[in-house]
Amino acid sequence: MNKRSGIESKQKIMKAAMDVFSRKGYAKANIREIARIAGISIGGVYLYFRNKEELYRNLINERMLDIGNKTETIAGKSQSASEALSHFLSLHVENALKHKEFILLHIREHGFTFGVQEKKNFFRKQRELVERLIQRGIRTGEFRKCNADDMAKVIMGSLRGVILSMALDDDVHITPQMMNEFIFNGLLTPARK
Amino acid sequence: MNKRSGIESKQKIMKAAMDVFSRKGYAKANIREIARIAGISIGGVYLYFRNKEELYRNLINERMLDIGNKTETIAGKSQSASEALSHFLSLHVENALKHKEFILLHIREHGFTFGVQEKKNFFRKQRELVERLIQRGIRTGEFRKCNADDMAKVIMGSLRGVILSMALDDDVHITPQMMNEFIFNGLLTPARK
Amino acid sequence: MNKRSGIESKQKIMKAAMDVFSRKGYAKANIREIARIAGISIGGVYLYFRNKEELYRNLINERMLDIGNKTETIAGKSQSASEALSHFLSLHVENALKHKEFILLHIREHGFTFGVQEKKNFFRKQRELVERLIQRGIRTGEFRKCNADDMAKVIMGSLRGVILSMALDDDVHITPQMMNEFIFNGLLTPARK
Amino acid sequence: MNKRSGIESKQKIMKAAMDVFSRKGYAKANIREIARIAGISIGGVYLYFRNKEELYRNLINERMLDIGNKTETIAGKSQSASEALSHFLSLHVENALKHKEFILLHIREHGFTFGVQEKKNFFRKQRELVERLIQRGIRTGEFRKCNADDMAKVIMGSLRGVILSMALDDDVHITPQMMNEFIFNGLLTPARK
DNA sequence: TATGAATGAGGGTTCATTCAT
DNA sequence: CATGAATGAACCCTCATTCAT
Repeated sequence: MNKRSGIESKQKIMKAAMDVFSRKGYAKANIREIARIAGISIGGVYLYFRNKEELYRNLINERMLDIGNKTETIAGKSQSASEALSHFLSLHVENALKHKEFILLHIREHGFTFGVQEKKNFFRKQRELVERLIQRGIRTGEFRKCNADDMAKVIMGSLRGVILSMALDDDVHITPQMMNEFIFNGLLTPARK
Repeated sequence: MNKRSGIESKQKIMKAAMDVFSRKGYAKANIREIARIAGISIGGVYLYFRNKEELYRNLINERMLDIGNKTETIAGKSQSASEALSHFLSLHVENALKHKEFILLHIREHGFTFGVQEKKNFFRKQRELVERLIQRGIRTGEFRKCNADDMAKVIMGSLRGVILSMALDDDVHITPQMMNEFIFNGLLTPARK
Repeated sequence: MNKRSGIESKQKIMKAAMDVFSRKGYAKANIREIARIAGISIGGVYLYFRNKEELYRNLINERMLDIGNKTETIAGKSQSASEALSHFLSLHVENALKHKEFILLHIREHGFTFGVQEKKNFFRKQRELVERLIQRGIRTGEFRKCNADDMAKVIMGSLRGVILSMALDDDVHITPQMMNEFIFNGLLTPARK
Repeated sequence: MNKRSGIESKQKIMKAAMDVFSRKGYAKANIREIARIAGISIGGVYLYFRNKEELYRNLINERMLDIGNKTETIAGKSQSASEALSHFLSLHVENALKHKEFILLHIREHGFTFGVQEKKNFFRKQRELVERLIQRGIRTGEFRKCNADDMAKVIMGSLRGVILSMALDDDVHITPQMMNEFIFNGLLTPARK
């Protein structure tokens, strides 16, 4: 029956929930464990979140908001397109390294029955950002002429997969540099192109 | 009380399980439904699979074996490295299109507490295959000089993400061609390189 | 894991449910206790009834059907109106004595949020039956002229209350004869009327 | 942190409790809502009532006391027995109309495991009052000779049922007059008696 | 007096698994 | 081989009650 500030408790719960959801996935995660790890009673969890679903949504939304805000500023800064894209990729990869578990959750549970729309919107926005960067790069001559729409899809997919690999396979470490080199240069020798 | 060959029943169950697991994910899938769809009694399922987990493992392994076999032959065939890699990627992407739901399951539940080792082995083998192809390409001069190990990691990650995107986002359609162009050429204009 | 015929189990559950609902009322009754008394596992209850509510409904409906059938035949038999009404009242009072606990439940939980319509219909039908009997009695001169509709309402109310009293107050024993005398004769002395 | 007189707070709580208990019944009523409606904190409720049960008991007792006081005076006034009984019935029926929801609660939850004794005593006292009125009526020749004890039981039962019907069935409206006519005259034609 | 965050037992329900037939 | 009724642990969630402030 310790008194705590409400905010403190809420954050403890979210931290614990992040942990448990990440390890077990949504369906297998259980409130008892989240409460135990948070050092809160079961009922205490329901003081801050109406139910399991809302707790999950809160987690997802908080993180999407955070990343969304960071990437939004990239396009605005006056950089070359390749610098901007490089920055964008680094931001995502580094974020993935930092929040390994969450990112895993974020990607794995993407197919869920709720919160889907918010997530799709988030991914679409990120993809559109990449698309605009590519178009700028083509205009400035930095990038070769290609279908920006298609390319954005492939790049976003690749990014997702790379992050997933890093989170899932502990023997796979991918640096932003590796990602950049791959995306910018491709495999073929320049002569051949 | 119908008599069936054991094999026939086992396959019915696996087919039904694939369906249910794909639609609901591992945790939410339930044996009753699998049995019903298979046209088998609940107890019957346990005649062929010790428990839910083993049923799931069997499904995963069957699929990994299938793809593993197909990709294995690619390297053997006398093709150029780029043709072989292109073939490899197409094979995965087309397979993903064909078994969309399963692939989704495969990736989504990849973080599970069981079956992880088999999956890691599978992915490692596929990655090594890609690595060997890249090394061959570098030797023959097809590919520019790069760290084959790193490149293989990124490519396998990208592949995974592209497949995931196709499965999750219904507005994202990625063809093998798009994938190829991206991987081989990169974004930069040849002149710049 | 004893094998039982489904019907046997279902009846055991309904008997136990009748007991527990009667003693505790709907809200305080709990499935665990019903299962224990029925000698069935918790899950077993859900094999026969989708949920607590349906179990309750089944109980109510079964009993209403039973009484409804019995009273229905009364009007059909060629008796004098007073005999028929006497019979009707006896039937209800005796039924109440026999199924004391259930009747209690029946009356007490009448105000519930579900199953209300069925119960209201049941009571309305019973009241209409009484009304017809009174009208017949007035036609034949057995009963004094009075508003049959009003009288039926009061009689049904009285019946309900008498039954309730018998069920709740163990020091109140009311025989069908007492009920009859009261309803037919009233309190006033004949001379005064 | 508002300061209030203890009595004021206690009455606010009882008013709110009456409201909530009436609407939801004992088991489903919850302290949080009672506190909210009373404009008092949850803990505040426990300053005045040891627990939910005691709050409920207080409510019941308050009401029983009120009606008990009113009916007590009836016998004392020098009226004819029939006038007194008529008055008694009217008082109960009108009270029921006024406190419909509470009466409903009163009757519905009467079978509870606590507060039973007080209620039984109340009903017994009321019944004894009726019994004395009937005995007086028989002595004065107003009422026909009958078993006053039995008759009192039936009349109190009827009263209870009539009140219950009014509370539960919105299509049943019973006036004190209807009740009176029924109880005094009965159904049979005077000639027949 | 008064607050309301915190507690945790206990509720309804689900479902993987067993086993008598 | 095959069945499906039965089991019971474990899930999510509610709410009467407590107590540090």
